[in-house]
Amino acid sequence: MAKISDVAREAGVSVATVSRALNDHPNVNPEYADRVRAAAAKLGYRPNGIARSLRRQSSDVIALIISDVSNPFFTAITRGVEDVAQRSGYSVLLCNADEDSAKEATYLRVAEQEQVAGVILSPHMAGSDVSRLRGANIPLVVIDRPLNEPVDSVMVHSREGAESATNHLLDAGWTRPACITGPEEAATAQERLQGYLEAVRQHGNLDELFVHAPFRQHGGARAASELLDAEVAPDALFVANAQMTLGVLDELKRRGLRIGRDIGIITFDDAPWAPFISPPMSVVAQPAYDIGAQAAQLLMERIRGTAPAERRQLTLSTTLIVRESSQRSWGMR
Amino acid sequence: MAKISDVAREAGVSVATVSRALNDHPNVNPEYADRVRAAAAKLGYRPNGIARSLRRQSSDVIALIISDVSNPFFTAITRGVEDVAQRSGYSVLLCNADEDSAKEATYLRVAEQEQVAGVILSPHMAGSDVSRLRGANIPLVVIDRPLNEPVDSVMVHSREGAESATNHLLDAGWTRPACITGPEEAATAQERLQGYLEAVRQHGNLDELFVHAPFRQHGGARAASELLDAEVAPDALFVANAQMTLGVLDELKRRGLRIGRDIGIITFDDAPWAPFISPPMSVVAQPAYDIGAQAAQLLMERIRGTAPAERRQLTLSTTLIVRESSQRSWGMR
DNA sequence: CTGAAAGCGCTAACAG
DNA sequence: CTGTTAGCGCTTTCAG
Repeated sequence: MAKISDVAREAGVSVATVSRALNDHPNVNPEYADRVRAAAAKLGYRPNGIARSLRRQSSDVIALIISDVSNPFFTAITRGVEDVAQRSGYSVLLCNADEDSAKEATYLRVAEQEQVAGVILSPHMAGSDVSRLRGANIPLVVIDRPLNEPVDSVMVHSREGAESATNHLLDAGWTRPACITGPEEAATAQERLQGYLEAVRQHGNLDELFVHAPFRQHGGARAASELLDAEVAPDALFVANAQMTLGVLDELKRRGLRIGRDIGIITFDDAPWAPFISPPMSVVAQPAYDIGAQAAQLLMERIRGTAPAERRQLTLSTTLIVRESSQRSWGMR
Repeated sequence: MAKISDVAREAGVSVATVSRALNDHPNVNPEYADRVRAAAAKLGYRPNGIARSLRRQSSDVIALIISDVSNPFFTAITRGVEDVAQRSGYSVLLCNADEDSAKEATYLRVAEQEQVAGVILSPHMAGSDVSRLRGANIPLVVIDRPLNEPVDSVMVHSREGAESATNHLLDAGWTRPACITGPEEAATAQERLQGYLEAVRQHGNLDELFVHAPFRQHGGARAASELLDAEVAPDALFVANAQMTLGVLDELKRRGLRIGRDIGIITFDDAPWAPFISPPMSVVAQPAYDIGAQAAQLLMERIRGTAPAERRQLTLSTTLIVRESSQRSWGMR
């Protein structure tokens, strides 16, 4: 690999001039600059990012650490992050924490050791340890799930979304809605459960039916199974994410339960497949792309130092999309 | 951030000894080693990965550059890669080339500049330029789509899969199968089309109906629309990936065409939602997790230098999973 | 077995 | 405006 000194020799100037020319510094003789560029092109020179980062104490990549790469919600966020980061000249390195604190810690360490310019994280737990990032002075913005400490963040009004979903189920005529939510340590799981509980309580004398499970397909299947086996089984389900819903669908199918007749269902997240299952799935859509875009925007401002000192917390709203899975087909009973 | 010299001072030894102790070098006084570890822990020392990489001329992260992060096929591959990389002590940085040669080139450059230990790439085109990687001596293994030059690779028998899918459609009684495939520059698109064509030709006097479109939801929708608007419309569809299929479903719905009655359909890739749409989708499943795991395995061997000199090309097989979308419901016509 | 010292490739003072 | 030079933090000869 050609290095900067090779280019300097080829162009007949000093390494400093090469560095300045290639980094578009204001005061450099245009003729030299041309010679440098020509020499660099001829040798196929590429700056060594490692050396540059070591010297500058920062790089032009950011890390996006998400909870689950196979969840469409997070990949939609990814696109939002990428679009704005790219526009600012940053590359984004995606890290899949896989709903696992240990992996998350590993990637946080990698981010620190690789001196990324900033990180966007959906923390596995509110207690996730980001102290090293602070220590290394790496800007952080948190998405989807809150952290115990003050930090820039982009969240969504999960509780409200859950409440409106549950109310919608009740309005549609279902009488025993249950909630399948994520693990207890996940704040989003708690909020969505809270939304459900509030709706149910406001309605008066309704059982509070809910179960916690991993935010995964198998989690949804297990939870549905548990609920359906109970003495007082629900006649409608509010599911806290799309991955779980796939598992729920599996379980419903296994039991021969017909959605819209035997059971109603509505889920968080407007997965790409939601309109195409049978019957089409009603959902509480999160503005995933925007979450990513806004988070990246905040991060860019922090990196550039143009952000105000105080922490900024954005909270975006969900939108209820009623399709058919949550409707009750009276005539067909 | 504490640096190695701080630890050295704290432990009362030289930086060289700290380095050796922390990197488990064979010959270091156990007592010193303990003191070093204690000092490191006390100061919360973390080695600076950048500096280490600069000196060692390599790091312990690998880059996985995929074509589309929102395609479940690629996220499944990701899990395979992560599992084996992690087992070998490597972290994987995921890069979303987004079916875009420019973005791919950017990430290839980042990989080079960041001196990753190796890269796994699903090339956007056979002509993707990986010469800089070679120049920088960074091992590469290619997945899903071939490259013009010789390189370690893990592919799948796309042509055979496509052929069996098309034959299955024909066996099921459909008489005018068409193929919706990816863009012409994508080798996988070509292979799947070839498989379709072969099946159709073997069958004798059948029209060859196909259209190229982007490997995306909107691409599938557009292609379906085009095919369905033709004078000789198909009565069955073989679609080259799951993303496109979502678009096809959309278009079919818009036109009120009933799958299994008005039209048959089978797709590449066993997306998580495939069993749950109506009717359940027949698919040609690719061993995505294995592709990732095998590729990572090859890469690890190259990185360690334990791989044989010659290039290794693995080609995995698909499996046909017949559900209902490809079956013809005679009785219901 | 340990320490001193030489860089890895680059950028940023600083001096000219 | 340009060149010389001192590091960024770490690993690894090379002496001792």
